[in-house]
Formats: sequence, C-alpha cells, structure tokens
Amino acid sequence: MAERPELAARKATVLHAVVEAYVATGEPVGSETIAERAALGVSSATIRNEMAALEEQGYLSHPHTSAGRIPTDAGYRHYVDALPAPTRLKDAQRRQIATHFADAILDLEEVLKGSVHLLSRLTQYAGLAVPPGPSDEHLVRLEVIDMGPTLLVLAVGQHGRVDKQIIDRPEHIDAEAISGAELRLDAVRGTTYLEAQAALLQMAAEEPTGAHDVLLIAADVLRMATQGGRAGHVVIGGVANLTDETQVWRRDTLRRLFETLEREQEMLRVLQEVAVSGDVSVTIGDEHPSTGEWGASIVTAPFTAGDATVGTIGIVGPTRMDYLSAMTAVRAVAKRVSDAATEAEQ
Amino acid sequence: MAERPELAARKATVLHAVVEAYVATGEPVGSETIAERAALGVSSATIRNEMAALEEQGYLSHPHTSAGRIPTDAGYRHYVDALPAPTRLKDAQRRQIATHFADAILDLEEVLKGSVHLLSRLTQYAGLAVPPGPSDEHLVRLEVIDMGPTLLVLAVGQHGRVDKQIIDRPEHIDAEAISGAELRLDAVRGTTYLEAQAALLQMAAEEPTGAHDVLLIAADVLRMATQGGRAGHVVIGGVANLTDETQVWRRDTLRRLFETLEREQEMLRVLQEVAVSGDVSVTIGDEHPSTGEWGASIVTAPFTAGDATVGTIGIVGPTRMDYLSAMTAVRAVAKRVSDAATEAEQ
DNA sequence: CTTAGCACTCTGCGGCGGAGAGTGCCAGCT
DNA sequence: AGCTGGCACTCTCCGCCGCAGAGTGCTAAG
Repeated sequence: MAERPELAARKATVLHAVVEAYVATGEPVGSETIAERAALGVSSATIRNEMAALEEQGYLSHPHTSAGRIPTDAGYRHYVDALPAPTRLKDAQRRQIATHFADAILDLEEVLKGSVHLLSRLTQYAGLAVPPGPSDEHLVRLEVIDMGPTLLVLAVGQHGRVDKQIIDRPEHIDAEAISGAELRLDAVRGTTYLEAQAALLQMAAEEPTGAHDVLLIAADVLRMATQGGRAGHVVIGGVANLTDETQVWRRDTLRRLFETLEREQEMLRVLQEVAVSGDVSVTIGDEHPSTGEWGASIVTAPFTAGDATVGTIGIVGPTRMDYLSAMTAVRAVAKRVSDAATEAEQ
Repeated sequence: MAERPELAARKATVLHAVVEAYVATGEPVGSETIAERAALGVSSATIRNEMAALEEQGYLSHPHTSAGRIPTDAGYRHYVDALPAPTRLKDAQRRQIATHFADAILDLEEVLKGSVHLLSRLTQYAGLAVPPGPSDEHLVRLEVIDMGPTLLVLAVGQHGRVDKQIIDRPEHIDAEAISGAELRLDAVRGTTYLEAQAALLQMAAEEPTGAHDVLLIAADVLRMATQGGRAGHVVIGGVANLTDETQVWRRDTLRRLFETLEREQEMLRVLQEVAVSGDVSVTIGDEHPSTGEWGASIVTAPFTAGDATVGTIGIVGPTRMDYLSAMTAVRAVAKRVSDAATEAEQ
C-alpha cells in the first residue's frame, strides 16, 4: 500500500513480462509462463505472490478465478512509462519509411495523407493526423471572385492550404465594389490569417463605399477558417485494420469508435486533449473518456515546422497494443513529417 | 426449365414473400410462414413445391436440409426488378430530407458530404457519392503563385471546385516570367478544363519566352486534375453502420470492404461500373466482382445539373438489404442533390 | 522470504439426447 | 392435373454432463 508510486523492482519486472506476454498472445498469462520467460530465478509460486500483490494494487486483473492475469489500463501505463526511451526501428520498417519519404512532396496535406497510411501499415492500427491550423499561417492570396449570383472567397496559405467559401452575393455588391476591394485584399498578403482578419475589419471601417461589405465578407471567411466549425479537420487512414485484430474489439465499442472517427470536430477535440507537447504521448483506455468508451489507446507525437509545433500525428488501436513498436513508429514518422513541414516552410 | 425468363405469377409471389421475410427477420424462412404471410389461399405443401422449383431455378437456397429458404443473389435481383417503380417515402424520412435541404448550401462538395450522411442515416447503410469531375466544368480562375522556392498552381472551377498543386520552381522561371504569363492564364477563364488545357499548350508554342514554361506547368496541372491519379474522389459517410447489422457480415469480408472504401481510385472505378445512367441502379452481390467479394450490394442514382448527368450518389449495404426503402431514399436524395447542383449551375 | 505441494475452482470441449423446425414425398381428393 | 393432408426424415439448436487442463491460493517447511 505504501509503495504506490514506486514499484519494487521485481514486481515491475513481473508486471512488464505479463504485459508483453499478453500483448503477444492475447491470452491471460499464468505464473508459470512468467517464471520461465522473465529469467528471475524464482519459482512460479513466488511469481504468484507478486501477481496477487500487483492485482491488489490495481495493475493486473483476473477474468475468473482460475485464469491467468491480464493487465489493467494502469498496468499498461506503468509498462509504457518504464519503456526505455528511443528504440531502433526494425530494418524492414526503417526501409519502408525511407522509401516513403524518398521523394519530397510539397503539399503538406498530401504528406499527411501518405504518412497516416504509412503508420497504419507499420503498426496495423489506424493512423490519424491533425494538420496545421491556419491561425499562424501566412496568407499568400486572398480573393473575392465574382461568379454571377454567388461570390467565391478564396484564401491561400503559405503551405498550400486553401480555404474557400461560396456565398450568395448580396444585391448591393456590384462588380465595381469587388474590384474596388481588390487592392485592399492584396494589402494583407504576407500577414497571418489572424492579423489579416483584424486588418480587414479596420480597413472596412475606414471605407464606407461598396467595398466595405466585400472586406467584411472576406474577414468573415478568415474567421470561419480559423475558428468556425470547419476550422480543423483530421486525416484518417487504415481503419480497415481496426476490423481485424481478431476478437479484441467488442462489436459495440468498435461501432462507437467508428462513429467518432467520422465526427471530425469531436475527433479533433479528443486529439487535442490527449496530446501533450514534447515527445510521444500515450493515452490508455480509461485515462480519457473517449478512449475508455472505445477500449482503445491513442499514441501521438507532435510535428514541427522550424521550432513551432504545428500538428499532431499518431495512431489508435486496442488497449492491448504493442506500445513499444507503436511509439517507435509514431516517433520516427513524426520526425520525417517535421522535416517535410520545415522544408515547406522554406 | 422453359420458363427461365418469365416466372409464373405465383412463383414470383412466393419468391418475393421469401425475400421480404428474410430481409425483415434475417432467419431462413419456411413454407408455413409464407403460406400465412402471402395470402395465396394455398397450403404450405404447395408453397413447398414452389420453393423447391425456385431453388431448382437458382432463386433460393438452402443452408441445410431442414432449414428454411434464403434468397440467392439472383433471387434478390428478381425481387428488385419486379419492384413497383416509385414509392412514397415514410413521412418521417420525407421530413428528414426536407429539413436537411432546407437551407441551400452553395458548395456542391458540402452538399454531397451532407447528403451522404443523410443517406446513411435514412438507410442504416453507408453512403457514397462521386462529385462531378472537372472535365466539363468551366474555369473561373487559373493562377500561378510565386511562393519563393516553390510555385502554387491554382485552378478554380465554376462550382467552387479548387485544384491546387505545389511544385518546385524551376531555376529559370523568375517573377517576370510569372507575371508575363498572367494575361495568358486570364485568357482561358470561362472555358472548360479541357479547352483551357489545349489553349495553353497552343499559346505556349507561340511564346518562346520564360512565360512559355509557366503555361506548360499550368496546362499540366489541368491535365492532372482531369485525368491523373488525383482526378476523382469519392465521398463516403456512415461507415459505422456497416459494423452493426448484427452478424450479417463476416469479419473477413467486412475488412475487404473497408480496405476498398479507402482506396478512392478503386472505389471510383467500381462505382462507374455499377452505375447505369437513367434512374436508380442496383448491383447485387455476385453481379459485380467487388460486391461479390464483399457480400454486399450497391444502390446508386445519378444526379444531374441542368440536363447533364454530373455525378452519382448512393449506398452500400449487405445483400440482405431493404432494397425498396434503400432505392426510395437514394432516388429522393439524388433528386434533391440534382436540384442543388442545377441551382449552383445558375 | 522462498518454495514445493496440493486442494480447489473455473473454463472449454466433446458427446448425448430431446425438442423443434422444416423439408420431401406420397397417396388421395377435387 | 393440381392441390393438400399426413408423415417420416433430417438437421440444427440447446442444455446437460463429465472430464481434462490450466491456474490459483494457501499452507507448511526450508
């Protein structure tokens, strides 16, 4: 009881052996197995005692009296925290990643799509990524295009991000008003989405002609892009892998997972909540309401452009996951994606 | 044997009753059930004879000797072909559709996303749509934007379609060359992607300066947009529904279906192959290699803008599908989408 | 503190038997 | 000729039983 935070060395060894064996086989694991596997030089009876204690402390559980042990979410957590930091990738994986990033693709969105699929192939789970938001991207173009009864507002960011919106053209806005606003729209090039938005509102105030409304419309599109419902989206790939994993998922939890995967805004929120900045982060089952509901775990890593963290990439899989190789793969791919994003930055 | 094409009236009634009962319950259906259900005024023994004949002719099958009958794919086909043409929607559905289309959305892509989800909710299967390709869309904007070490080529179609591509900037193209090409790029506005492509090549030939290469690059982007690997994509929604349908899917076929759903190009091909122009079309199981492999059926309908068919919308579900309501829903939604597309056309 | 030993508990599996559903066929009726 | 009631037959499904096997928890001894 007193040893909650720190686990006696041997207990930890036993716990980790249980996690590894269970992840590998999917079967509850017994004391005998551990006695052989982890060369501790003690008998299975001793292991049994340790296991009972570990169960007492909430790291292991028992499907029924005479079955082996299964790690709890807390057990996985302890295992993950104790994992040696960076591990080498398997050569085959290393090669796959290298090949995948062999020829530079310049559109970050494309890079992420590809990377998400790569991750899903490497890990056999489903890949996820959150692309950079527009908030601190610089505008390279901002236009209002006259399409007859409608207007198309087009904003292009420095990384090739394109936000567009079609709106009904208000009666009083004529071709003249649009071309009148053109200069003003050009003036905000090179500033960020947020700065541009402020600048446009400012200009609109000083400009009481027809161009006034055009500027307001453009500002509104920028606002929608940076915070509105369509602000962010999530790139997802390899969900087919989730239907496999023989028997691991219960049908109903799987369904809930799929439902959420389709709701981008919700998914985005979840990913923001589970990601800690810095290195790879792991969220296991009950540690977050959503992953708890799915019986799943999420492994993510931030990726950077220059020094700034601009997005997140990772995977979702069952709590019974090969965390070590998942973390290694995610870390490696995040690194490569960072390189790509940094390069695109110039 | 001689009556292959035309089925005696009573046989058809029996077949259809079997299909409906099986779709409703998911259980193999026996002669007794049909005798009660379809008020034919004959005994179950007679039904049994008919059923044996229908099995002989390949419309029904038998899980094992003493079980009821299950329709074969051919059985479903006969049922579908005999379906009375347009049926009224349930009021609840009618209302859902009306609400959904209540406020006009001007971006066709958004309309399709929403419609696909609507369809998946209405039918409990997964929704699909193929948006209009660019081939005969008119350009409203074509630009080459200087982004330092890279160039961004941007093509905007009349329906708000945006094609973009980022490429490395060849050494010899300088700011002057780009601004020099600007006029030429503006000249193709209003023509279709294909026409513009031809015009650009033409102009490039007559223009041996630096602008020459810029025009070629722009033409190439249009080519990629109209036929390249990224040409089309498929909008998908409600796949969570496919994990439900208790027990209907076998785990391995479901996996294959999911895998294909992720490969847009393949999905696109399948949809092109199963869709016949005109009204709603239904492809059942073995009628197409892909649906056969999935044990699935696809129901689609084309949607139009003005008089031209511009895209396809529909659903995928298990062969044991409520075809009548699926067809009705798809037809109704396709109609509304056509209205939206036509309106966007002006 | 460790360990050997042992009783105990639970699952998983194969075999068994009966109930139930549904068929196929036959003989008789209209 | 076609329909029907009757009936034997065939399978599946389900619960039951008993057994083998795995694994535990406890105890007593080193």
